[in-house]
Amino acid sequence: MSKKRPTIDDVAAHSGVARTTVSRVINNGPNVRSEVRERVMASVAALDYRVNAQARMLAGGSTGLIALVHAFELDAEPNSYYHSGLELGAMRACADLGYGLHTSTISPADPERYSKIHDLFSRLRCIGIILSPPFSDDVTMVQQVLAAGCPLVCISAGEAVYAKTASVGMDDDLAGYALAQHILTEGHRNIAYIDGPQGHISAGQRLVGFRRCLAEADLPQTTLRVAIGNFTFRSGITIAHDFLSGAKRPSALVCANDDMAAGALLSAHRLGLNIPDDIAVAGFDDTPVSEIVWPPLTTVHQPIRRMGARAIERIVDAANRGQRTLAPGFEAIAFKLVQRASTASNTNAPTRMV
Amino acid sequence: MSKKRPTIDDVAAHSGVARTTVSRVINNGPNVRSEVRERVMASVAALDYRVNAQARMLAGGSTGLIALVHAFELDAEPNSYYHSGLELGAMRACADLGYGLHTSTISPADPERYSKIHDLFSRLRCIGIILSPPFSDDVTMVQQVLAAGCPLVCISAGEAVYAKTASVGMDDDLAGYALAQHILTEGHRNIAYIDGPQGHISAGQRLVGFRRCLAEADLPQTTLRVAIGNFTFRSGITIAHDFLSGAKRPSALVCANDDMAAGALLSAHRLGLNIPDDIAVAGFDDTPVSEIVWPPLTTVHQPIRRMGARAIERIVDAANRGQRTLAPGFEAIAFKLVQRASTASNTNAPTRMV
DNA sequence: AACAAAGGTGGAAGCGCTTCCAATGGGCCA
DNA sequence: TGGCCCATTGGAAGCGCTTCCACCTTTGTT
Repeated sequence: MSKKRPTIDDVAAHSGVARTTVSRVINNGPNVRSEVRERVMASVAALDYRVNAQARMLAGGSTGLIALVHAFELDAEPNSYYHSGLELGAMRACADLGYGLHTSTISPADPERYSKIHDLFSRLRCIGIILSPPFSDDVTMVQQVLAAGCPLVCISAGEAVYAKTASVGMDDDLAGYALAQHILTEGHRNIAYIDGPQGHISAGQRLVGFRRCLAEADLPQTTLRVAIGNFTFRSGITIAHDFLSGAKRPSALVCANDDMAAGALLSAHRLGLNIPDDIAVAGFDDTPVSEIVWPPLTTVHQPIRRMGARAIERIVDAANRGQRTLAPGFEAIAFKLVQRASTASNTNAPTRMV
Repeated sequence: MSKKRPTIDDVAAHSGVARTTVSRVINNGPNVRSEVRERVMASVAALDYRVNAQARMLAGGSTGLIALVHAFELDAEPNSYYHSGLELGAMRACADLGYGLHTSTISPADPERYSKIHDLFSRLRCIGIILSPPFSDDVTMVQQVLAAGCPLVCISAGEAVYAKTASVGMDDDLAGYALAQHILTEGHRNIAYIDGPQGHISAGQRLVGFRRCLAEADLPQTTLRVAIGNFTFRSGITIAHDFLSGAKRPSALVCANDDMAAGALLSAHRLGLNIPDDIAVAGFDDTPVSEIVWPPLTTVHQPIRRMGARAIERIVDAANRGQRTLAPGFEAIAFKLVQRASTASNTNAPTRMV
């Protein structure tokens, strides 16, 4: 049953060539007569031989492994849609390029977090690390990785980080601008905005872009009222309630992510408001909730998978050139404004839930 | 900058002992004077030495890696909540037990899927594999893995599989029973049920348990009307619409997962029905949507993380005993019925959206 | 006090693979 | 025909680590 696995020497013996030649064949090396090549391949098949990845690495020097690191708080639900999307994009790219992906999850509160990250490089010997938010904006962590000489790509990092290493993400500022443009086009002039938690870089950029658009349209800054949420459904409910039940109800409510927008939708429903006629609502990210709520949510599609894939490509690219450091800077991945019924008054879909 | 990494020999030289001794120290082996141990540790720290995982494996024989395999269809969204939960539970358990987790995603349509799975064992040399649905019910795949002599745990597998190897999951039959009991307790006697796709084992079990409860309550089989959905939000909408707008409207509608239940909620709202007074709705899984919809959904909490953790524990356990095969059988992880406003008429929360 | 049984330490042999380098044999040029 | 270049192939040296064994100290035992 579990007789020892065949090694490269077994294959060599079986096909009557030297180990070196077998190695050439399985690595598609040059200088092997096709007759010999076929003979070796036959032996490989006959013996059901598979290379030992560890041995190959030890001898060859590279693991061909890229590490993707997620943050995860014990008490909070992970943002699974975001993480999965990133992972999926990265995994596909790895498969295409012949690399392996190593995913790990580290708690931002873990006192050993820096050491764990470092181990990815020093023990696992991955050829590069990808940090997702919020680690991607943890300057200390970034510096640790960089100091170790490990190629690093940070997802959606802010300037402090992308000044040091490569970052890929969507252009949040532009996304905010695009959404504002849409809102303005729909005729809204009394707008409320639920921002993300203070210090959240992407959220900040979205609002900056949003404001810029308003400014360019010569609208007084007072047109926009801003409150601070924490990205949760629940915070969307309460903050939206305040906006919608207060004086001077806005005609449009924009939220820094879809979950809060879903909460806003709920508050609007509770108050008996028509969406989007009484109040238009929009979010960011295009997560699955945006299609599950009623009415479906206008939002900005964040190209998560593409971001994961690009991160891998950047690392592989650097590896191929033998670079140990990636060119600093932010690489923007194209986003897309997704117009749905929550803002589009001309949609023929039902606009009110009851 | 990138001077070569220190090896065990460097540490040995630095602390003036033999390589063997250093190995003993870093592996917490016996037979080292504490004075020497400390000296070596100091060298390790001074040189910032880290073991090379690959080399250790090559020499030592075990990678300490466990592979978790997800299925993923290109066109469909991954069920990210499920996968992340599993992964998280598994990762935590791995961290606790000192093992590494290797996640990979394979398309069920990939012609090389069997070979890719096999590679996890034969090339990567993982010490065990965890298969998540739907792979966990793919008998061919299971047999492949088993034939290779690789310890295997299947998540929520059906009998055909758990007769061959270990499976962990929640007891879907019992979960269905529990939910039926709740529905009955709430006084419903005219019940509709949206089942999962035909052949889906968990869904099938849920319905079996549900029916059993009804039978034990001496309710005629005609009490329950069943339709077949495909687990999507959209299928929930359409099927629920048929039930709710047809003759003899049921007073309770149970769906085989939360997404369909969310769709059902939507249909009910569109028809102007009160929830739960006109129609009670319940789902399965306790995914995030169940809290985001209105009213919040009564559902059965599936202990996904625990399942992932148990799967790891089983494999590690087997590894420790030197077993290459896990005891076949289904290990049930405790679930929990979560009562929310979508069925509980006595809840004081608002029960209608407008 | 003499001897055995631990306790501590170093030497050396691989684990399975890649890769540098030397060796072989033809084909080609002048 | 002699010399040279190149396509093929094999030999051998490690990659960094664990581990079996042999060797030398210490202890503990009658």
